[in-house]
Amino acid sequence: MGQTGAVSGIPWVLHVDLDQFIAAVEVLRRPELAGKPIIVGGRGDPTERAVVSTASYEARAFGVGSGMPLRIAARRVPDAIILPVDQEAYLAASETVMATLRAQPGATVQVLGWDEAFVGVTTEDPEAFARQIQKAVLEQTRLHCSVGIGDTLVRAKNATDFGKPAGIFRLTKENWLDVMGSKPTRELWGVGSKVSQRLAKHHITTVAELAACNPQDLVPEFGPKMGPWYAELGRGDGASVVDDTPWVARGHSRETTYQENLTEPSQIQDAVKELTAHVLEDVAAEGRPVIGLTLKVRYAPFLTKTYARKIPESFNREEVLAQALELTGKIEPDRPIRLLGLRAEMPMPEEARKGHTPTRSGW
DNA sequence: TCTGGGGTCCTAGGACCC
DNA sequence: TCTGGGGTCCTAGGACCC
Repeated sequence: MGQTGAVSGIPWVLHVDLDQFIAAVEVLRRPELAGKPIIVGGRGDPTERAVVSTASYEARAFGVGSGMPLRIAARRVPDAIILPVDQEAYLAASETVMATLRAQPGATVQVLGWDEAFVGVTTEDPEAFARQIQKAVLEQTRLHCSVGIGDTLVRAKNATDFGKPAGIFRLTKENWLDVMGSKPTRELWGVGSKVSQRLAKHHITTVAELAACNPQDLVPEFGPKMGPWYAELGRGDGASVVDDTPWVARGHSRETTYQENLTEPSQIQDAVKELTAHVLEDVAAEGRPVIGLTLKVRYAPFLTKTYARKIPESFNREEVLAQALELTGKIEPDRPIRLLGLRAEMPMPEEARKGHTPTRSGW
């Protein structure tokens, strides 16, 4: 039946998600913080322009969550421990977690972010495999994780929420509608606030209603690709193969929100030079050329514009910098700027995996 | 309340060519 | 003089995720 060796059972998708990952890593090196309301964001200074990266469960009880302005979060949680973001520490912990997953016999691992991954495995007992993963991760990193089990990537991903914290939950074609049917569409992975509102205009507010709709009916509203794709999401259908092809970045970008708005042309030139240098470091580290640039400008109080151009393929820093500075000519004069960003696009090899997040038709 | 930083993909519209 | 279609490339903007 197409099986080889000792592998038996059926293919399953597991979604492994570390519990309050960033806060948990901070507690590992400062155990006295355990059980306290921890907020990690920016440089750890709540008077600055910054947002929350992660809040511990104790801080979330005050209504604080990621994406919230740090200033507001600090106001809401009187005794909050506010810490700066330490990317190196989280990356190191992440690499240990992912290595632990890859070391599981028969596992195919597709990394989604610092703190989560899909694991594909063929087994008769996915719950036992999930428990084995939790035990191994805990032993190797002292971190707890939750595991969603599914017959598609979407169902596994959605299952994880029901397992938190430190639990396991299985979501398949059989129980998908029973469990998810009455939930708002917003809870689906890939449906945000905008799309859920547009769906509501068509009297689709729940997952069950989305699952029951005719995919073609969504084409006028969302286009030929996205319309049918949202209908598929509602059913929990889609890909079920975990793809461990190494991911290749399409580009690299850097952006900075300035604590004080930029107003002088010379400030803007200096800022773009600095951004370009940082972006080119990331690009050069891969030994790939630049083929396009996008300058992002957030004018105060809060209007974002982008200016893009293709450029002749180049490995040369001065050439790319000249192109970036030319893009600054599109910046509207006499308007204060609160953010500048620069993205460099790189050519893609043919065989590269599409998309590292499954939020679009990449899989 | 006032909104970071790093990514991905899709859509619309205009220019240009045949 | 007024006018087809189809295709590709490019830019700008939008939406989503961690």
